[in-house]
Amino acid sequence: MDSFRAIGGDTLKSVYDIFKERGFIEQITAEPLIRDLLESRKITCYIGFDPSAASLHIGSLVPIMSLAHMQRHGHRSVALVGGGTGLIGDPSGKTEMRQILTREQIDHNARCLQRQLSRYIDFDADRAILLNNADWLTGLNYIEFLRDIGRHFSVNRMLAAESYRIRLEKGLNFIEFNYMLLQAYDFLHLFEHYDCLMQMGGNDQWGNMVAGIDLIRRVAGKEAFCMTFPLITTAQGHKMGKTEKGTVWLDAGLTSPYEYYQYWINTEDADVERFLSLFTFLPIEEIRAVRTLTDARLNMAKAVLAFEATKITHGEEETVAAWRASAKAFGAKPVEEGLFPSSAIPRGLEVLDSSAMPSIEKSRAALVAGISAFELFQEAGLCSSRGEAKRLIAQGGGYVNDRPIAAVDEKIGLQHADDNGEIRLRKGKKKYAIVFVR
RNA sequence: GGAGGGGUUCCCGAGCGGUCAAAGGGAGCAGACUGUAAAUCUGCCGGCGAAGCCUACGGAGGUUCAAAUCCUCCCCCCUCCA
Repeated sequence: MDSFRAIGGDTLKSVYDIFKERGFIEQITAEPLIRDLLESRKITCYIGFDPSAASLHIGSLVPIMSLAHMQRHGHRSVALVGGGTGLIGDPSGKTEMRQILTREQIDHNARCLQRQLSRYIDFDADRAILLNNADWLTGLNYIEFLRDIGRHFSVNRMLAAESYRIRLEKGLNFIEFNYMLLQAYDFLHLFEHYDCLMQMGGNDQWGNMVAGIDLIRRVAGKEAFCMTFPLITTAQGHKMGKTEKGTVWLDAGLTSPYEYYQYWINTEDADVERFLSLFTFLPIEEIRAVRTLTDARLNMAKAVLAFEATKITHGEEETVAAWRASAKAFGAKPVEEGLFPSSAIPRGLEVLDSSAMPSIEKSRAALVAGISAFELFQEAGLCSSRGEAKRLIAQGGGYVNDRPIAAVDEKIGLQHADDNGEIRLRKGKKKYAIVFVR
């Protein structure tokens, strides 16, 4: 939490400037008005988070970072967990109807997200507010809602919305078609009860946000605003946050800090500057220096990105452990003193250890007898099945202590353990697991 | 409600009685080249210790030596009509 305030006090800049120079803005309504607003007043803004899973993943990081930036500049953020809208399912940007979750699942997920968001945003003393729209949506009366809210919506206009147009080809049912009304109603509700003037979110939310602004104008006769973030893809156009193991989650139980760190350090060259801007709080001036870096020095920037991004999500202690494990596995490559002076990444020779790496334990007796390599790879979680492990080893991608394993059923045993009682298994070039002798 | 078209392995998408664990593409994994990058080339890509067996083509039955492929019923989606 302290990481938010520790780094960079861009007090002279407004959040608007920060958003602009760091690449947070994709679309924005009434740009000059918003800029004035953000520079001259402390406002309340909101972002909705979809509780379709019990953890957010790195796809939600841009919205989260934006709320943190708002807070650092004295504005009040509302993180809205969509416990009510989640019961409906937003069709925006999706080609097929999403699986509808039960009320219990949604409630559970909503509670988990609330806890998770508290890691990034300080909800104490009304500095930010955490709400669940189930609180006002689930009690709505259908007839009243239609008469008070529904009458303000033009179906003709809704059908013209980009988000619906795609779905009109594949099919869209009424429950999803309603989604826009509910999100617009959320905005109106927050506007009326929390003086919330601006909604932010991914660019696929543009239509829903504008609908909210329209509704506020019609019902309250006031002007509200919105801003969207670019949908983040890698330079190759791949979706962020997908790896062979699936989604990169923010929950340490689902994606360990070490894996999280590894995800970021493997960022493509072309993305380093952009990701540093979006996913860390390092001063923009330091980030710009990336442009002059190549090869080994560019990799230092990736290490800084990994370190800072991991620190924000998992805290400094876990991050240093991930850094140590990473440095031990891949070799310590200290970041030059002059680069990223604001970063807390260790720069000297530290004690390296692999404790943050994925690991399993095996009894001494089992290791004396020896375990077939393919079994061990599967058990250590490096391969999802024994068949996959066999294929891997047969293709020369399996290593013990950095030596290629010759045969699929080669026995791994006590003789492979080092002085610390560790056996290092490796899959390919960069996936490690440790076997500890128990 | 009527007529027609569909539901295939992570995704898209062929197959329409055996030679189908199922073409092709994407994603993914590994090898080579590198910088824990990208691009490229090569190999792999349901599970089970092998021959073999098991599980898979919306669901449930049936026909057949043999079904993803044929028949019956059911569920879901799309298009047009009402």
